[in-house]
Amino acid sequence: MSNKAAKRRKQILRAAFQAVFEKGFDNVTLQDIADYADVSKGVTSYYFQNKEDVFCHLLEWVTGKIYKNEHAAISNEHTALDKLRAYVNTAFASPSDNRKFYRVYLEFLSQSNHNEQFRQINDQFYENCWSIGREIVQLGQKEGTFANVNIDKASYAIRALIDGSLIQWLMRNDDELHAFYRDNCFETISSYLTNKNRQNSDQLISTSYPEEGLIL
Amino acid sequence: MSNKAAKRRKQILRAAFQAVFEKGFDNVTLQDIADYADVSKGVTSYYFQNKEDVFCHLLEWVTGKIYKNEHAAISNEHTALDKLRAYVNTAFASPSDNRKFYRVYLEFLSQSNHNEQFRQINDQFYENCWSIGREIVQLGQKEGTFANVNIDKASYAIRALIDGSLIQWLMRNDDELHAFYRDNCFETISSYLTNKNRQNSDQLISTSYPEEGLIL
Amino acid sequence: MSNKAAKRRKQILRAAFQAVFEKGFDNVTLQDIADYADVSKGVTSYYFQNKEDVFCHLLEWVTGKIYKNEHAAISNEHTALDKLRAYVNTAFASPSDNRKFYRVYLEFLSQSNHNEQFRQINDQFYENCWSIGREIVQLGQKEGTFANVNIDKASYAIRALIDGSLIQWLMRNDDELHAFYRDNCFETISSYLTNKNRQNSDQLISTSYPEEGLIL
Amino acid sequence: MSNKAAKRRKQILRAAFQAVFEKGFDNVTLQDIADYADVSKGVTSYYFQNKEDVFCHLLEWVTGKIYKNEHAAISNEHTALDKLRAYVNTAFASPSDNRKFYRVYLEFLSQSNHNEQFRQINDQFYENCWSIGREIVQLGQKEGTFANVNIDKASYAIRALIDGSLIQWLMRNDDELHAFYRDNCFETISSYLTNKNRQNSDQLISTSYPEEGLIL
DNA sequence: CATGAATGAGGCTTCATTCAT
DNA sequence: TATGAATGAAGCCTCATTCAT
Repeated sequence: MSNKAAKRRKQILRAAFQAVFEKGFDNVTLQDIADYADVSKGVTSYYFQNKEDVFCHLLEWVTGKIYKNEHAAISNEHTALDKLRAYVNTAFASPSDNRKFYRVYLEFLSQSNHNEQFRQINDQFYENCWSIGREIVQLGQKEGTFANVNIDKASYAIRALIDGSLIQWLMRNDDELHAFYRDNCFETISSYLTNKNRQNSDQLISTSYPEEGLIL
Repeated sequence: MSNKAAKRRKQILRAAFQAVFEKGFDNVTLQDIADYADVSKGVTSYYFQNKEDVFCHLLEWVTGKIYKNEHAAISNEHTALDKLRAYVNTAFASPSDNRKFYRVYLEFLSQSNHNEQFRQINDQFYENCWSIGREIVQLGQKEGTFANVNIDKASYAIRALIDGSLIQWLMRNDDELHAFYRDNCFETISSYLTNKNRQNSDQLISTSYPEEGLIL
Repeated sequence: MSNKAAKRRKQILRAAFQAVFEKGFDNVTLQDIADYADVSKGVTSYYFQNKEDVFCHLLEWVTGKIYKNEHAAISNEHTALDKLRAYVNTAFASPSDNRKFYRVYLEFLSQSNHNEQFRQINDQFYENCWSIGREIVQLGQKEGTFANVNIDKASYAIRALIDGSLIQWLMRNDDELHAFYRDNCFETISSYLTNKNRQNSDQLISTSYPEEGLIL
Repeated sequence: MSNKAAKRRKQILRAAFQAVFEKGFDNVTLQDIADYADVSKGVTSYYFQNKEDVFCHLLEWVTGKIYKNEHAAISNEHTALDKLRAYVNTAFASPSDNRKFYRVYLEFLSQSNHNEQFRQINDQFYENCWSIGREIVQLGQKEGTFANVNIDKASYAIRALIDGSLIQWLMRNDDELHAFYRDNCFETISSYLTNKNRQNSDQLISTSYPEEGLIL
């Protein structure tokens, strides 16, 4: 792909991101994207197979960006707690950035349930996020700072709390709460990771679920 | 509204739920809903103002149902930890129920960013969920089981972890992991709530964010 | 038809008239008519074959009413000029009445071009109106008040001017102009009828028209 | 707007005119227009905001055309009576043209009562028509040919009689009567304008109307 | 007689995609 | 490469009509 083509594609992806952010995944038209990119309507079709192709590349690009940013942040720190703090702080970059990313990310998560490609891209993103968590927990345990939790479980929980917190913050639509959620997220994780008095139960209790459709 | 009308509306909401679950919010047509409800095309428009009205009532109904179910579950228990366990277990009702609800719920969360009514209904749902969390934490602190965490913060974090865990579980699309996520969620919360060695920092550090748009 | 049925039909026609007046012919729904008549939706279909049938009877009823009213008015007068004045004054009954009638009448005239039944009903209305004109002109000529114009031509022109004036008045949408148009209409007609210095040319000049579609 | 676009729009307007003429305003579908224009269904929406926008432009175009034609006709004549004759003859262009225009025009007049834009376009058309009448009457009075009637009143009456006559002719649906109506219209107007024995009553008699709804 | 629930046809509109220029 | 005109599929919604109660 020529250099110019790559530039055009990036230009279109940025426009698509902005369009999804402002209008929502299913309300975005190719015309919208063209408008935001300041190009004509045919260009998008020229550089991407179709609309879905645009969104696949968009999801890939944006989750990759998020991961790289978070990864870079923890690389600059040396203790587990500092890395954890850096991880959370970077995940909670700013109200503006978080609103942009999580709005769009939520749209993609919804779509993933009906779109295998989106799901795979998100799987990769999850893997990346978990690897950050694992690195931090591993270091913390080596340091003796953290309790002896299962590393995978901890990394899942860390990302779950980060995502869950930012989604909750997003839905509350109040920028003032951003730092509050960020700090609460960090405190909750660190408190959990440093609790050495846990009654560890790694064994999985086999569960029998009630019949289907009990609730809804 | 007559009894029969109420029944019809419920029938349509169930159909809409199923339709959103299977096809995704924006792919659902009124014809789909009619098909799932086994009625003719015009019926949905007869009982609801328009498509959006259907979805508003659907969101209200389904989140109400979830809340009532969770609320009932903790009412049957008496210690804080039992209530917490009941809360988490009920939130993680079953793979089938969770997949149904969270797929649909994710769609609504996405839409909420562009739909004030959805947002308000979700606000109410959040309030309800937090009230459950508050009740549990308060009891745990009275019992001396839980550490002296800020009750609101804890209730936010509890719901964030539940939602975050179930969303992550949903995206991984592996029913086998359901019990694992459920138990991990419970352990993480209880470990966090029972850690009495925390360095509590309720003060909010004023934060200066970097310029807008640094990352994306 | 039973007395009650006749009453119901009249009730529906009144409602239909009001509905057409307010919403326009093609925007009127059977539900509208039912609402104005304060009956349920099925009633209209019960008393009339279908929507068009309602409108046929409505047109018949309303033009009949207008004619009877005008006919009665001139019967009370004895000189040609008094009759003419009465005719015009009754045709220009009041801003409110004229607005109601001519709005609805215009709708019917439009429809008549695509609806043979409407056309026939209007033909009858025209006949009735012309007969009034003829009666007045005949008397005026017997009195010596009016010039020796062709009676048919005069009666056509009289009605054309009345309708043309009231339509123009209606379109200008200014009640203040009502008396002005009424008086202007009367003066124009009487001036025309009393002009005895005309160069009468009853012979019809055969006309050759340009090819079709020259203008539009 | 490019030249080609303007051509396309004109093409669509012609098609819309034909469609309204044949099917009536409210029976015309965008598909009809597309069919008459021999283009695909989406084209009309491409060149006009929506259906109403098409009709607004259509009304503007067609009334403008009629006015220009009439205005050109009287410019070629030099005496008041010749101009008047030209005015009437041009207004009564031909059975075919008149049927086309007045059918469509009637539809628009009906709609105007529920559509402010149509009303405004017709207001402009009226102004234009009246200006023709005023020019003729003014000249006739300067010449001494016409009586000393109020110029505005005369110009209103002239157009009212032209429109009223052509509507009556249209409703009678008999092309043979066209020349008859045309000549009767001219004779009536000229007879009225040349009657110098009128009892002029420019003063407006204040009128008290009966209560509302007496008749209908 | 009267009601109003239910049906399903049909119109307006939006928009992804194609393709001639 | 880039444009934007053109196509036509598809969805929402309205509503005349039917019919069981």
